[in-house]
Amino acid sequence: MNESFKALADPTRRQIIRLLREKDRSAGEIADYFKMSKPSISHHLNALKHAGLVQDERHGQFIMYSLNTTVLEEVLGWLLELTGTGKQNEPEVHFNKEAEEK
Amino acid sequence: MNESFKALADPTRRQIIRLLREKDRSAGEIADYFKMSKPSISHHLNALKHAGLVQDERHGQFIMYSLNTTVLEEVLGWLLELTGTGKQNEPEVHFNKEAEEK
DNA sequence: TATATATTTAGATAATTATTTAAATATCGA
DNA sequence: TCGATATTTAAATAATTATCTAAATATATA
Repeated sequence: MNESFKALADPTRRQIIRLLREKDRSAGEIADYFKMSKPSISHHLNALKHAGLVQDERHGQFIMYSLNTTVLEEVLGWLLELTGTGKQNEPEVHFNKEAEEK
Repeated sequence: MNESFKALADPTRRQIIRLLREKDRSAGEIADYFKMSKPSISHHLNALKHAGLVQDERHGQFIMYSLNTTVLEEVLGWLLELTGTGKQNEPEVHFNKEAEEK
């Protein structure tokens, strides 16, 4: 969850996500949309993959990336819980100084 | 928008948001929930404020913080656009190498 | 098999962000 | 007005992240 939020915190990575929403694309095809070097894009793709936001699969020479909307929906869920209709003063948040977010 | 995502990328700041969802709280009250120093919490509160996610208002000695759900809903909107039902291959994303995210 | 293409990994550096202690500012209440 | 409380700002440092070039790996194809 923390990884997802961190991955979404970068504008390049958010643009990559939008590109992948349209269709699956190879690493090089993605890189062509940016002025950044290919290794940098590779690094961003890795961050997205590590967060579970995208998946990759080799097809011959190419490595195709695709979006994993499941994780995006988890993030969405977290936000909905906050803005969420109704439950305005309902579910108490309980954590102590040691507590970590799941 | 970028500021919002960056603000949400930190677990301490997300916990602060959850605390403020319950009710408005003073800076000190918020700081008591964490083992971090007060200046650090002040810094995080500033990041949230800068992103427009929270507002502050002085009440005598205390400075009360409250949640601004409007900005959270904008973030929510961004995510909904991606996971969004229906419009699967509809709105083309068009940006060039110079383009900045609004 | 040698060469070209696609992509990642390594290593270095620059930039950003988080954190702390100490000091400054503001308000309250005796 | 003075001392206590609440909070922020400043300055320094540590930790993390982003970026680049060069090198390594994997696959395709002539």
